[in-house]
Amino acid sequence: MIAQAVRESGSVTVQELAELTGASEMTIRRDLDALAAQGVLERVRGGARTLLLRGEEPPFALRAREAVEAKRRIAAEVSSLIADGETVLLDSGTTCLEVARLLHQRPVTVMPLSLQAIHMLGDSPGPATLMVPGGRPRAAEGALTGPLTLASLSALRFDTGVVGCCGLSAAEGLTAYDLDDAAVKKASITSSRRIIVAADGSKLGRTAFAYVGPTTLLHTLVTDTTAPADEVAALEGAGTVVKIV
Amino acid sequence: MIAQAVRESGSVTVQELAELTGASEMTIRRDLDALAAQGVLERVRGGARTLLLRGEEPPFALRAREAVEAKRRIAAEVSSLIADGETVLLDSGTTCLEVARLLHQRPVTVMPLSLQAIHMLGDSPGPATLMVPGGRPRAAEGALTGPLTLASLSALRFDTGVVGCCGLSAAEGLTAYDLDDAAVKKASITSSRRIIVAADGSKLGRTAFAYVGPTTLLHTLVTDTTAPADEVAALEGAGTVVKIV
DNA sequence: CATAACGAACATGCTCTATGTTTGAAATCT
DNA sequence: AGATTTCAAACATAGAGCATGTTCGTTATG
Repeated sequence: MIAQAVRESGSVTVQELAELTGASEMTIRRDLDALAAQGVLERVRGGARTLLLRGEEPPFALRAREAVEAKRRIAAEVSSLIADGETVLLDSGTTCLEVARLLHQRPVTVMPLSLQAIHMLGDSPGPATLMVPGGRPRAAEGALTGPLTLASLSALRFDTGVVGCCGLSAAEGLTAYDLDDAAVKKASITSSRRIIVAADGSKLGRTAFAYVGPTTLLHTLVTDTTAPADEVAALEGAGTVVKIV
Repeated sequence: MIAQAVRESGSVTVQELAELTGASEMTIRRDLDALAAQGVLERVRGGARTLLLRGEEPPFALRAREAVEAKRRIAAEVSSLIADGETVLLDSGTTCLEVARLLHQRPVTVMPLSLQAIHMLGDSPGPATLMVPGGRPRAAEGALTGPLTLASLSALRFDTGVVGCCGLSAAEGLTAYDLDDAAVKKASITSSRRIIVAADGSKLGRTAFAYVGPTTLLHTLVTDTTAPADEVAALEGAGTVVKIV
């Protein structure tokens, strides 16, 4: 409730939240501190403020709470496109984290590009084989980037690359918010025989700062029903198979 | 208590453990299942059996419970030898995991060679900067090995390398149980300007299967008071600084 | 300087987990 | 095959731990 209130109003006071939730102000303060520590919002005296400014990328902890159902469905579809025994390269991002959860139960070899996914696949033994790429983790997201990551990618070839994105349009191609991220995605595409893009509908038709490549490099797009029809049509026209779940 | 009983007797029945601990047999069974899942012991009908056979390396989950106090002290000493701002290469193993815990609070750059240490340094943001090496994690230990690991190491140079070992003697040098591990340790030593060996006293004078290198490559050894005096003297004679904590 | 916000400390109620018991099923031994 | 032991599921219960709320002293802010 707090996260939603902050997202909608942009800024709320402790009193407002106490009234809204029926909890005491002390509890609200404690919850705000916890949410601030998770990077969901920013604490200010008397209340809290959203971290969402201008065209910036929303923080990871915030995105992880949005559209969870859609992400799950997309992840399930992506997983079903992957055959047993494949070697899979798995991008960073919340949707790909869901894919990691599913692939953990499958006899495949996975190299994830985020710390979170490494944890998921490495903590408990499962049928999946884990490969770790090198790199420098970027902030809360845990996305691995940098020369070590690029070197790890260039040394290997994968059957399938599952990539997320911040923006995807037929006209402007695949884009990311971060330059380093974009470089990793570029290398991922180069090192994978087949590319599956996992992106919920909100990413379609959007363009972010860093250019990764044209949509002609992408073999399959898995998205949800909120995807704009014109973009879907344009992508299919450009030769990408689109699966809507 | 259960882990200790199994370690000492090699094999115990559910009844014996129930008597020993005062708990019911059902509780013992549940605990045995949990310990077996953690890899501490092996479940057999009617009781449990140790996993420790012949000259094999004890399983990670078992080693993690032994000599925790000594490991902590050794880790504290190792940490004190490292200056703020250094780049540190951190080997796999339980002692080095303790070092990771301490370095997390320090403004240093750390590249750990085990999944466990990556988790420790990557989960919560701290003053330490994390670098992740590539590699394939080996079983429960989470030690990263293989060509990707070696490539990551050869691409970098560290101020200090903290290495663990399975055996260390002035006569036979530094040894490990696993060939791949030994290769990583060799590369670690090559890529680090200064080498600190963290090894409790039980490792001294022991020799394991895979040879890593002579003790002349090692600058400092941190061990505990259980280290045999003759080995310590021999190592100091060979030019290694020995710190006993 | 006054007021609001905060944080620490303590009390309380709740939830969740660990434990124990029972019972029927499964495995082992004779 | 029959007898006996071991096991696992189901349920009841006690305890620990956590979230919450209150109070009060401290700290920021206008």
